[in-house]
Amino acid sequence: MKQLKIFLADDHLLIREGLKKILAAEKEFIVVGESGHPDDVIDYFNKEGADILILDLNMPGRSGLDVLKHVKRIKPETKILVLSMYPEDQFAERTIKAGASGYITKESASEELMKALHKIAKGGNYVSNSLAEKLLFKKKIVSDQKPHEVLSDRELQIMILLAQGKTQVEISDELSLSTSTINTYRSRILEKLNLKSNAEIIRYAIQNKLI
Amino acid sequence: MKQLKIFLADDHLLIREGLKKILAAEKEFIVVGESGHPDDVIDYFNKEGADILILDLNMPGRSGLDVLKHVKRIKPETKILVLSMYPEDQFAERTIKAGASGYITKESASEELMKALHKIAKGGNYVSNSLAEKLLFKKKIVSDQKPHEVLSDRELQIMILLAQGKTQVEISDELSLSTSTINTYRSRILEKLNLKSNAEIIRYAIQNKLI
DNA sequence: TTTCATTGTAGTATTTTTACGACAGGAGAT
DNA sequence: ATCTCCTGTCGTAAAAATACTACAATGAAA
Repeated sequence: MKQLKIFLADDHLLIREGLKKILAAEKEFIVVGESGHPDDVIDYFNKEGADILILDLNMPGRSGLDVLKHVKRIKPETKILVLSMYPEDQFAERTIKAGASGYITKESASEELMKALHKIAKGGNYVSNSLAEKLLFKKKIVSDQKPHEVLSDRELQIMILLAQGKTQVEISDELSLSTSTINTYRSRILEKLNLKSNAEIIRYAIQNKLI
Repeated sequence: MKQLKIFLADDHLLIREGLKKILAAEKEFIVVGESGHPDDVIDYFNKEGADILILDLNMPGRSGLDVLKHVKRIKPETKILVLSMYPEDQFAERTIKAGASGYITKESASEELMKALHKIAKGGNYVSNSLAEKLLFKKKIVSDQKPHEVLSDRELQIMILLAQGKTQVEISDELSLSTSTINTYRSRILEKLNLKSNAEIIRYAIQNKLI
């Protein structure tokens, strides 16, 4: 049987090690690389590539979503399983739209991880039942859309960084953008969400469990 | 050799499973229980108890710190190793004060986890080198009073206004003081509470129900 | 009683943030 | 095809925040 090459992207070493041990139980999977840095992930996929990328969304700097899109662009055949800390509904939809094959949270059991992996290995998609329900339900009831869902990906990314208390300068460095650019995103976020200051951004983010 | 009973408290199942696999490598340790819910942890220690509690601070509801104190009260002989997502030295200090025997982050390697476990199993304490340094440089804060209780009245007043998102200019107008004055209070607040930005002030204030 | 930390207050010099305007590329609508 | 909105990007000028330094009054400690 051909082994499937898996790359682990998660910024917590302890978690990567745990995942490796879990994956080691099945001979079908072999971990060929791992890293906690977005850039490493991109580097690796530029050069080597793997069958499956297990990707944590919460890496520092460049957002997980960015990495996802990048990998999908340079190696479209890569299957990506997103592993997030956040309760499903916040990000799941965006990641699926961006090309992920599956989305599970760190609250999942390892059986669920395996199920998801097997499914996407065969070319399928995997989302938890509860998430699937929510997504279906949402199509119909547009009304209870959270305000921040109208933000573009970039805007949401900036919003979260701002909410974490990063300064514009830090963010612009991290993303290699001009501070003006960050500032423009900020303005748009304030406008779209009808907020007035970073303080309100933080409170909004805390209330909506974005951070 | 007597095995040491370990209880795992972390709200991410996947992480608990990873930890179990890692711990399984050493016969000295045996995982006797696990849970992602603070209340379960407390229940367990009310009834059974274990030698070591590996505790994630970021559990939902009742804070990890709460759990820590509770367990220490009902079973003071329990050794507690705190496993946090946050690099924040802020938390570290409080957890140690609250009775934890060690503090490591999820960025640690599993070797570090083992080192920490062995050390505290023998009755020692473990903090990472970098953290130890930081703690040395910091001045002592008295017992278990809330950090913000060391603020002077004026400082607390300013802190609350800042936490509400008021700008220095607004505050100085409101109080008929120079913005410089407000700024000085702010600096002192940051120093006393060991915070670094307004964002942290806001989070601190929300967490401590100051606003 | 001298010393020393704490508090309330402010000025100055830099950095940062902010408001605003600008522009190009893509997607949808007409 | 053309128009228009949205997105991603940036620059500039003005406003605000920040890091320092400073100093007097109070009060506690030695």
